[in-house]
Amino acid sequence: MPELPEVETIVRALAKQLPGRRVLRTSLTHRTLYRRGSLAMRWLVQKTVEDVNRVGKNAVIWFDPVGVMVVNLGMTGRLVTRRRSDRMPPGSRKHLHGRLYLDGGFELLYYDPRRFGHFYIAKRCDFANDLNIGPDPFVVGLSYLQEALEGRTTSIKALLLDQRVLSGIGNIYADETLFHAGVDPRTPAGIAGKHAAKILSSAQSVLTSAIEHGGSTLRDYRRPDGSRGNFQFLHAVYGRGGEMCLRCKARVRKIVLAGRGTHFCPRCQK
DNA sequence: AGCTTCGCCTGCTTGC
DNA sequence: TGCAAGCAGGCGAAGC
Repeated sequence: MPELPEVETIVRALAKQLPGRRVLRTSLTHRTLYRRGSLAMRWLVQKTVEDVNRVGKNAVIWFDPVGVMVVNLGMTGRLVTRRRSDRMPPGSRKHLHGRLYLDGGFELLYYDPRRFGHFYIAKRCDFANDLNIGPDPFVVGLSYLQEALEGRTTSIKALLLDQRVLSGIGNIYADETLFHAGVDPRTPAGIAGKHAAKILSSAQSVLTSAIEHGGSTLRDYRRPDGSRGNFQFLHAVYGRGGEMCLRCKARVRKIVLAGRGTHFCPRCQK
């Protein structure tokens, strides 16, 4: 599922391919893919891509002169670039839900088997306050996180998943972060506050390493050229319930916490 | 306001 | 082998 490292990998690839290309035509199969308040994708026709970057788990495509398109990939969304003269990627037509036809024979395709993803298209001036998410884990200071944790009774894992607190961390990287920080995911956030420095530095190092490895491909995630990420081979706890902890050889536990499958080492994480 | 639960979706896995 | 139930989860809405 695309979290910060996967989206970062995607936008870096798109930023090399899309800027300068003009939208000729668009298509979208389900209106339900629009996030509330979105303009129709058609509004982007004749606008030119200026830049592509990431805000939290969202890929953001900026258009000249005034447009912006936010793509939230949900769990199974994929952005794929191709030349129209090339063959379509095999076997995936059924889940092709969005399409930006660009000049120069290029196009941007959106695949999403589960259709949990969302598009949000707006004028730039309307966009600024619409994305209700907190700061990026790479730019916050320790004092910000300490204040965010203070007095909170919910679990530290639930808090790390809350995009209004920090944007970009999802289930995989929450579990990996807490393993490297040595903090039990069930710890109330307020109590975990004394480990805030370790949690923040672990989040940053886990996310950095994941970006360097092109993200984690469990099932659906692919880079825009179709290649897989490699960070899944470096997961310490995520997806390893019942297996041996790589550090202490205790058995990795899997529980449900905050409604999510949660993996941790009961010996390394207190 | 803070916290939890639910519904949206489909494909894969599990159990009978 | 085939079918049904269970499970996965980001996010927004609804409920407590």
